[in-house]
Amino acid sequence: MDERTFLDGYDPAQFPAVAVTVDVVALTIRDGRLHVLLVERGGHPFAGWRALPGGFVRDETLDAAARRELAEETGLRPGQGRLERVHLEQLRSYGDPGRDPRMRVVSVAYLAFAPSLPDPRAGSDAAGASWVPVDEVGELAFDHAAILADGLDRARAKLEYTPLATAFVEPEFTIADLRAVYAAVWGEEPHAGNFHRKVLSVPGFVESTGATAARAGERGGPRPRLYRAGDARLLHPALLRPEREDHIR
Amino acid sequence: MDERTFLDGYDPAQFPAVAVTVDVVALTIRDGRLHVLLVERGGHPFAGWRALPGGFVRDETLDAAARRELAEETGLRPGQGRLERVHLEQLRSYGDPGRDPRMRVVSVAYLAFAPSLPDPRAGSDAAGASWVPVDEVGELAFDHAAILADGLDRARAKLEYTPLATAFVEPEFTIADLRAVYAAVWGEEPHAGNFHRKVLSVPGFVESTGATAARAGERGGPRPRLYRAGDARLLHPALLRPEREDHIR
DNA sequence: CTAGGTTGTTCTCATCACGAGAACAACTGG
DNA sequence: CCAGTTGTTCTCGTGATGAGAACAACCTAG
Repeated sequence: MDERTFLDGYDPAQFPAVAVTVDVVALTIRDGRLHVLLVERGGHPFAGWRALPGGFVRDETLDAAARRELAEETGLRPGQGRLERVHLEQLRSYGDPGRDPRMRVVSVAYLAFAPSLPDPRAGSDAAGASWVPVDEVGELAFDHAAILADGLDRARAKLEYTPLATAFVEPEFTIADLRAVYAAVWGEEPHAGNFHRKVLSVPGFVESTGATAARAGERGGPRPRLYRAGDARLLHPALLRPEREDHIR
Repeated sequence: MDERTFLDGYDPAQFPAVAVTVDVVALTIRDGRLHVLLVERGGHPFAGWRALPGGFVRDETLDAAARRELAEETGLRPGQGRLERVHLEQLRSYGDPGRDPRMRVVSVAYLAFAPSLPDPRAGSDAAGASWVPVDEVGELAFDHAAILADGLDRARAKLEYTPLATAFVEPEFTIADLRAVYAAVWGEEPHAGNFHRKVLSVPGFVESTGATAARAGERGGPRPRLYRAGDARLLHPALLRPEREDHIR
């Protein structure tokens, strides 16, 4: 029997019924605080609970499914640049039996970094979704609290060795904007002088636009210079966060 | 309708048929070279091709499925310590439509680091599996070549900031044994003196057994001291490999 | 047994990266 | 105009790194 014959007679129903979903940990920064996109569940199970946005995978790649879910819940339309500027990467998969009481569900979780976005309530499709400060999240449906925790860990680590902090800010930004991203994600303010030196000395992290912001911040100070994201995909040497002995062992 | 009533009337068949598999990138070091465990496929599709060991997920966690597949293909029995000493972590998931010509298959890939293991051919169950040097792998079935490449990338990175090199060696090892692991995985020999200083200076990487090896290496030299794995889970500061400008951008 | 080569281990030294602190000018709102 | 804030650039001490070398312990070849 050749491969063609084999495939024609193949019966997919012989395999155990498993559903595959994507769930998205979408992070953004508003007012200097890290927020995550959450939806309120309408139906059972966990009706009324908050959950990560997600849904079943259709005839599409996993990446495409994640971006589609993100678009649906944020109200962003593809093709206008804002959705495309969101950084999206696969986080990991969760498939413990019993994590969904309905049936065996394997969820492929994604992690998204977005610049500050309008409140999703405006769009009708995205009603029920909202940006919640990560330190006010509380309990979530399914195992989504664990997924969120993993996403936050990954986000904190990614800022160390990649230039992805630029995914949280507008295309033109100041060094202080970047520093605010690190402060929000890491939960501690980096030393301003050392941070400045570091960002400018790592090759490809940022490049100067030559321009200066029209105005300084609300509370004074000189008008800061503007930068764009550089072409580096990894930071060398990395921008390590202040060490915490406890996390090492 | 309460949640109980909802669940009792729930019909899993309404969801699209997707199969979930695990595939394992199992790495070990033999004769100073990095090897990966591969199986020869018996049936269609890709009959006769080599592939990563893997199979459908049963009523078990994803981690358990990966360890089961690993046990089946290596011939190791659970409970004797050898299988339990293998480091196993989730790599990422692969789910492009069409990656398996039979049906939609989402594969959760795992990465395993094993100390040198006996050839799997001995056990009858594991016939068809073999350890292949990673630079002699050639083409693989499905998208397994891409999965293997991702696994190798992850392995190379993990040696930088975790003490997982110890998972490739026996419980008692010499600094030179560790250095051979780095040489095999990274493809370049670290500076012996600096490597020695670094391994001993990073807290929790290794701890001394106080003992000395009974014999020196085949080609002479003093009898090296023996060490055990320490209790660190991360290396601080990391043991960075020599930089490659090209990979950064 | 000896000789020559190999290897484990410990130094030295120059360079680089980092944390902490400070200086200073440009700018804000009141 | 004033007082406070902030962007940017320094300095200085410390720790980590890469390169090279020294040296003794040990192997195999002869």
